[in-house]
Amino acid sequence: MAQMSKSYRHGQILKLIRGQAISTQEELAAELKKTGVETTQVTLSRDIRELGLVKTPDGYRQMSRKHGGPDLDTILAEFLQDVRVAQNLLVLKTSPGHASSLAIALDQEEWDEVVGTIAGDDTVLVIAPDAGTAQTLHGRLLGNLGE
Amino acid sequence: MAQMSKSYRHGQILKLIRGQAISTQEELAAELKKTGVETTQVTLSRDIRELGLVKTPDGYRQMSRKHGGPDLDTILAEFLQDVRVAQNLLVLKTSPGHASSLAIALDQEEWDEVVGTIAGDDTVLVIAPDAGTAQTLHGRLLGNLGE
DNA sequence: AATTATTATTCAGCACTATGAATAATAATA
DNA sequence: TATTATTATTCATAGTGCTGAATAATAATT
Repeated sequence: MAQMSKSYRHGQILKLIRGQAISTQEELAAELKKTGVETTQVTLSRDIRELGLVKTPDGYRQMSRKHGGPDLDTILAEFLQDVRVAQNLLVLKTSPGHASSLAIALDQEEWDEVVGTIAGDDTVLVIAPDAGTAQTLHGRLLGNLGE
Repeated sequence: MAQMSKSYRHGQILKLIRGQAISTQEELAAELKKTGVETTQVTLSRDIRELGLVKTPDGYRQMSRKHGGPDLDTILAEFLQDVRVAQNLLVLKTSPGHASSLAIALDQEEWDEVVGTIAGDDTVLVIAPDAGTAQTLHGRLLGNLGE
């Protein structure tokens, strides 16, 4: 049992720092090893930055609500199957069951052009302030895919 | 606008074959080009196999409900953050908003050991027939991660 | 059966992600 | 200030996913 995924490691890091005071990256590496996750200080330095952890007198803590999921580009590439515009709305289609993953990834970008999203099973409704902005969003989403 | 994601291309393929009779992979390539997706017969041959399309007198059709999303290993690697067992239940934690993606990926595997799943925001409840099987599943899920 | 059309597969290459060794930079301690 | 501890960054590498050119295999047509 050598390697675990980055996501799983992040989950275990958060779990550990919530339960105990861990003050150094090597200490964290040792605690992670106990959960079956083997990694080095280098990787943990990166993880800590990605998770937005800060060092307090009580050890590492999560200050922001940084969620640690994949970024929007990754999610778009993996799940987005169609984009249609209807006035100030965009209808995004995903592979079945994956709409909420896409919606949350989009929400977390906090684009000004997105008023809100509603996710179903394979459809995300994206609300834009107006039709023109909806068109802009259409281009932007597909543009992300094309790069 | 050179390349689109595989997922988007799959979405456009399904959309095209639902709307018209397309009988050859080169014809499909030409129609895809009109939607902004440039690709070759080689890639489409692969896509057609992955999507489980069959050739009918009316062109390519989708016969099975093959969903075309990422496979379970990919989803586990990306989203799974913790696994806990409680009797015949497993509680899977994901990064927020991604529980249903994980649940659907698991459902699609159709493991005998999984009676059913319930997905929330960041938690998937997996129901096993008994506590022993729940333990087996625990090992299997983490084993997938470790390979 | 020969030819052409279509599809599937092999091989090569590229891009991207993730990780660790080594080291640089920074912080803490004496 | 010197030393030690801790963290961040650079460089290199491995693995994975994906794609297309070339070609092999198969199917359809003449």
